[in-house]
Amino acid sequence: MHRFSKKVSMTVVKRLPKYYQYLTDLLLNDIEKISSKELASLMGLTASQIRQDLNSFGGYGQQGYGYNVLELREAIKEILGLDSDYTCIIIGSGNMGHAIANYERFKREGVMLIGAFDVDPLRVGTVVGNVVVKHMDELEGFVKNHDIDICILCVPRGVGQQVAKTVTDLGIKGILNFSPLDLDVPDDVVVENVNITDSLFTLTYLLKEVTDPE
Amino acid sequence: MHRFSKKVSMTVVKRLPKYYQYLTDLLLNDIEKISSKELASLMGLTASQIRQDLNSFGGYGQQGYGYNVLELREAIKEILGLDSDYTCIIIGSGNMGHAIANYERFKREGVMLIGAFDVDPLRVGTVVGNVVVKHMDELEGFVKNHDIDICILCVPRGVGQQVAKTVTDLGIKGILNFSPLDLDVPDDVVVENVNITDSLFTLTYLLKEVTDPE
DNA sequence: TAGATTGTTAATCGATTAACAATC
DNA sequence: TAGATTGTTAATCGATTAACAATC
Repeated sequence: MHRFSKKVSMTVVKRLPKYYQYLTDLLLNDIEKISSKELASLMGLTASQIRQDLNSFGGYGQQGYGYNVLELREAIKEILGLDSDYTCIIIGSGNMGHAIANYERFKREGVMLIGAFDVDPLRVGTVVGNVVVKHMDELEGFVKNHDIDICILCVPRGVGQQVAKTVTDLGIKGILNFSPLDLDVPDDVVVENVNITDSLFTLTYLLKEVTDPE
Repeated sequence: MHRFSKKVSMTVVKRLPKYYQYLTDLLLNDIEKISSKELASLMGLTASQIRQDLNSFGGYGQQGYGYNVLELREAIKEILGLDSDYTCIIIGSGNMGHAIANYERFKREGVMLIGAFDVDPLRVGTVVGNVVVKHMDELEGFVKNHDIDICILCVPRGVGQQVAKTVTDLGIKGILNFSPLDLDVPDDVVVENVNITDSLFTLTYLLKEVTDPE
């Protein structure tokens, strides 16, 4: 059982949240143990893949038995960094900002919304999630006083890069980016893109594939 | 120059919307031609990768010159199926439903929102995008009368699978799924998932990587 | 024509699958 | 113990990179 992982590939990382979700569901259904084979059929992966994936982090299973759901879930929770709490702010309090602010799951996993910002005077002062929207002018002061881990970016495409520069200059290291553009950020900043336009276009492509006679 | 493509891998398909986006931007900046090398540095890919990708669809380039931006963009637009129009409905008119309904880009690319549905009586009758929210009871009749291409699913996790079954039973072949669960659908239905929770957890993982001393 | 850059083949790299010894 | 299932190595498959002849 090796403790320390060689560099884990992005392919594996992207599957971790799925493992976490499925294990959480199993736990809620009082399932105590699961084999790589069972989990594979549940998740649409192969048993080999699962054993390879999990073993890149450590030996969480037991020969002849399988994996203990509770233990494995805890391990993946920790790997995902969900044993810590995070502070976050939302920039852009339009519908997308509101949608995200109301995701109960974020808070439940320790990601706390503590601020929201917008340039639109009509939105400043309104409530999003459980915070009052402040004007962007107050961003700098706020970030300097609060040690923010994550910025959830929900601004229009046209201003996305500029806002990203502002927040990274202020020292924020993580961006969950809903603005439909690729951000240029320093090396020590991580960005996770949620590009809805790209998803729609992937769908229209696939739709052609299943619909057309070809 | 071969016209008909062997099966294109999902890896390539997922890059197509990005090509489309970058080419659209280039066109707006009046750039007429681009080489694989230039496009690669713009998009963060390699020139080889780009030439391989584009060649799986056909020979769009010209030796010694590069690619004509307008022509290549048109080609990819067509490959993505964006030369056709699509009708779509939104199910679930919460904040996420509203956010999507207001994406101007969808309409601009020919994806027309023609209906929205919700179970909440307080939401029925309100306006989302440019349509009035109907009760879910009216879904069946509506879909039977309108030939819907795409369902944008913005309902809570708990009812996602059930609603997915309803719409696929009604013959809808494409689902853009914002509900944070994996849907089980027939083989001739395509689903594109936008799983915001998964994205957040990927971000917390990456955040640990850049922040920790290790 | 000479220079540039594609299309395409071959080489490399990485991810998935298969197989099985280790072991609970 | 015998059966089951992991951890891990080896084989296969697929995607990326490199290289270069074709050609604009």
